[in-house]
Amino acid sequence: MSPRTVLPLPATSFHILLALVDGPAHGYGIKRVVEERTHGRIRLAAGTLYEAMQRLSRQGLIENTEAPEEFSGSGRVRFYRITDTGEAELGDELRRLEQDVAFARTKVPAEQG
Amino acid sequence: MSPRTVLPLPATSFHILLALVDGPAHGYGIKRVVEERTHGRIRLAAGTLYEAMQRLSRQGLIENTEAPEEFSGSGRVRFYRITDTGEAELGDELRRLEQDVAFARTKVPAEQG
DNA sequence: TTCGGTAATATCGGTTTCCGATAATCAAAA
DNA sequence: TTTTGATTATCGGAAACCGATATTACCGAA
Repeated sequence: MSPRTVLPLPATSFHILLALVDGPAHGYGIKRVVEERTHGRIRLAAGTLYEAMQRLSRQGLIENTEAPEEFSGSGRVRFYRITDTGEAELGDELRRLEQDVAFARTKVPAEQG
Repeated sequence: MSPRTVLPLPATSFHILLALVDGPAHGYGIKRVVEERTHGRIRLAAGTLYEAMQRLSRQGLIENTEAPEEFSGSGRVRFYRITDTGEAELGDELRRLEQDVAFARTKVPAEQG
């Protein structure tokens, strides 16, 4: 099997894909979720966020889906879900990161808490 | 204590710093080491590499050091070592990556090998 | 009702980072 | 000698990131 990886996956894209594993969401929601769960560490500036999502769409890693009813009234909210390809890419990237992090930890001593 | 982190640390810089934990090295050597240990996964194109190292120097995360004798004859080889600040940054970034990877793994099932 | 804040998407200009190509220099090998 | 490998550097362009701004909509407070 040839590696299915299309591209180097930027960190921003990794976090967007990860947020979508829980189910469809819209851009602004992803921004909030990622910011919360990293305690503000990862911010996803608006420009970065929406451009990254357009990119991911173009690459077929995420795709549009219809908004749930509780959002039907409110303006032009765009919901996205992760595709099978996107899940595969996310899994691949996660495995790579795990390898790098594990190796790095053999070189860098953990600090005393 | 306020976080000492200066900047977001790009992936390339992370790998360069990591390679320097084993001791001083020159750019081309780092390129080879990283490429080997990732089995060709991370390539470090020449432009990326040397510009990243100039950046890291400017930021005080690495610094020039003299080449060992076995390199004294051979041209203009530049050796670098990681600074204390660099080690601290590397440790910080590694901790962040570990957090992200661990969280991601709770969401993404490991593939059957 | 007006005002301000939050939600939500989009785009623009500018900066940073990344990449591949090219070039220059030197040594060793063929 | 020609070639090959090692090594650093720079350049132009592409990709990614950022903050600001604009727009639209809703909601709660004044």
